[in-house]
Amino acid sequence: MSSSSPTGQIASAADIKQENGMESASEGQEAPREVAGGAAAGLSPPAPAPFPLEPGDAAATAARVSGEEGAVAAAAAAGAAADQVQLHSELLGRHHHAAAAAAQTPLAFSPDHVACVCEALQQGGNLDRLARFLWSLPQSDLLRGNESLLKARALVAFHQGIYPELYSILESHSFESANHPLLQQLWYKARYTEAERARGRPLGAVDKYRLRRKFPLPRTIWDGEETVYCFKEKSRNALKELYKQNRYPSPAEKRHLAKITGLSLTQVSNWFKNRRQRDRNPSETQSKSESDGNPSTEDESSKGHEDLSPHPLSSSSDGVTNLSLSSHMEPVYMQQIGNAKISLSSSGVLLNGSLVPASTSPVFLNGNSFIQGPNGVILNGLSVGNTQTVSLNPPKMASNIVSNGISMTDILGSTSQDVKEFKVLQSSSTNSAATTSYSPSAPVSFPGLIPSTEVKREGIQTVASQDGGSVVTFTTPVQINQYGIVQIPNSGTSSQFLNGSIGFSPLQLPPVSVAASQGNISVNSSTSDGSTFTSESATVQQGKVFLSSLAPSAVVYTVPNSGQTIGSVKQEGVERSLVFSQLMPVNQNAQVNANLSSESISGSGLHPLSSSLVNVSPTHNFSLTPPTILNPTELNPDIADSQPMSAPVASKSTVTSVSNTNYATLQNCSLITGQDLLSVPMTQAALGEIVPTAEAQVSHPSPTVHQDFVREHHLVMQSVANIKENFLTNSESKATSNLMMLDSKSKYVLEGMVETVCEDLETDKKELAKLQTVQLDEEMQDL
DNA sequence: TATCATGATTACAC
DNA sequence: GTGTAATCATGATA
Repeated sequence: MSSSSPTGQIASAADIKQENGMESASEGQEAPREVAGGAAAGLSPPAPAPFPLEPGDAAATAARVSGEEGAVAAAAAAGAAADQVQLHSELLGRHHHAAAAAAQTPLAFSPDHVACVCEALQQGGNLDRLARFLWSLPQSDLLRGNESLLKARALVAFHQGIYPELYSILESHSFESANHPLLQQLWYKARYTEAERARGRPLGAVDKYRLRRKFPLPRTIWDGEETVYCFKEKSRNALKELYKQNRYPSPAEKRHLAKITGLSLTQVSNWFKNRRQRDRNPSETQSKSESDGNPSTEDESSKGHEDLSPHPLSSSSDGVTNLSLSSHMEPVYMQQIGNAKISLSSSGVLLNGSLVPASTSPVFLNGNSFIQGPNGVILNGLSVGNTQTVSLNPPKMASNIVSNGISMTDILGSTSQDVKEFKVLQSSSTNSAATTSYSPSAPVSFPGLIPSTEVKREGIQTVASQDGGSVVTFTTPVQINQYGIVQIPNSGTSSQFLNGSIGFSPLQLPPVSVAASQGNISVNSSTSDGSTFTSESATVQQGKVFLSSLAPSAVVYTVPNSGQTIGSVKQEGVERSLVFSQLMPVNQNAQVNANLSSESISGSGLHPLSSSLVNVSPTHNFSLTPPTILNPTELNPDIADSQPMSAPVASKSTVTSVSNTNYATLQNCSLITGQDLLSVPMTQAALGEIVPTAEAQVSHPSPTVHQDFVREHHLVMQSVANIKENFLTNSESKATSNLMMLDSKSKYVLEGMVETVCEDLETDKKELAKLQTVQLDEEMQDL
């Protein structure tokens, strides 16, 4: 089994002894952890000790954690864990005790922070560390029910061979569909492993088949979608759909299909080849199969023992490292940092025709960048957290990324049918005033694959604010034209195309007096030149819009200041109906007004440090063609003719963060205050193929623009310097401010984030922040 | 285009 | 419930 496991970490689970008492402890959801503060539930040892507050205790903790692996390993792990836990103790323990005393000091790690760390550790495959991390967590109700945490617990349980615990976790919580592949594989592999151990021999295909029949996936981790081999049913349907129309798709069509289905181009091509072949001569195929003595088949039983993987990972022809716990039902391509390709999952997300991964992490969209992170979604600056829900009708949508409330999957999927309802529902999560919400509760479907079909969304959905929360409202019918552009009829000239395809009015936030709760953001289709993005609440006090429930996600928002209408984004081909094109445009009055500091709100002026995280691009229309995003060469001459972008006034820092790096810098959680810079890099790599728009829309730069760009860049750098300068003094008092800096590769930056948070816990908080800032600085300079 | 490779499934015997 | 052979189904490859 171990050799066939998608990940060595998981594979090693089989080698981990399942000691007595572990299973019993696994059921301990409550009591055993009270003392140990083990959010890792059953992962706590039978006799948990108090949370380690001292290095010695940390070592003991590590020894307990790794105790199953023997004294030697435990000792070794203890030494490593001691360092790890030390700072953790400083961060957590201090707050833990302080909170216990008077709750005066905020937790260093909020549940979302913990989720971030868990996600990163999971994706990094460092389950041992994840186990230690979980165990070191304090008992807190805040951490309960967190899906990332539950998933992490499940992983660790599997890793440690505590299968009852695993089953319990998987069955007790309805996981997001994005997590299903991973959890499904955990489920099956655990079953297989158990059976293998019971029988003392590897399982054959039939054995596994029987086990799957015997232990069907719980609906908590299965959306009911059948999968045959590695191709999901939806992918097959998409392929069949196109096959009906054209047995010989063009390369472009194949690419498009590959994006939609999450399959590689080779797979798509092979599928068509096989399909044509078998359609041509089905009898031959059948007779061949019947007459097939098939020695290989006969040998299969013996071969099968070699490969115990219940569901071999589809060999990725695209070179993507498949390091995830890929489900047999659904290959999940996990990308590591540095890999230029985005991870793809068949349950991924469609963005402008590109499939982007749903994975286990939500997705961030910030106007131009596709950013995926662990805690929520940033859609054109509206951060969507885990607790939020974007309700879309028809309801069957999962793992969809909703940009401005429009599911890209839905867009593509909605071919000729009218979408009666379209709304962005403001979630009223208990712990936050959510904004745009996102509900990955149903599978993605790709029924049509006719993106050029006009789709009318007739239903006008004005979603009332719930509990005073923010509302994203479309007050007019939304149409999707042949170019996949969502048009808001009455948005007038202020309509902004977000992500290149979505017509959306500027984000407009009323003065603070209107805002009633944290993070309230009112988005409507009304026109507004020089749109402002105003919010209030403590989360805004550091000059940023923080949706409290979204922690640790910082809000990346694009604030267009243009009243101009962006022309339709032409598509090069049908398959490119949705082009992830330009940033939010900023016209000649390009100063970004995003004064979100508390001072500003109170009318006392802008805080000098109120760095507004604004994604600004001095362009109106250009395609994001890597690696030249935000490169002056891509700037539109319209801008060149315009007044140069005015520099932000000194009282505020308009941070335009641009990065074309393939990795993201994740300024993690509490370690980064709300004053810190948000990196909003290009998204090209993450999006895969970005198709240039019409030539007319891609123009050459002008010196003026270039200068402006440089100037803006200068300002950015200055802002960075300010951040660095003020970080230390502000970070402590702003521990509750959560900011995550993510770029297009942010998903994989999570790993880096956690590496910062967990792996290098010996690095103290300030040093870490410095390092991160320096890194960011370097990235900026690389531009 | 033919073929291979292999997982999935069925059927039968014990 | 388990073991095994036969067959089917399908993705990949020469």
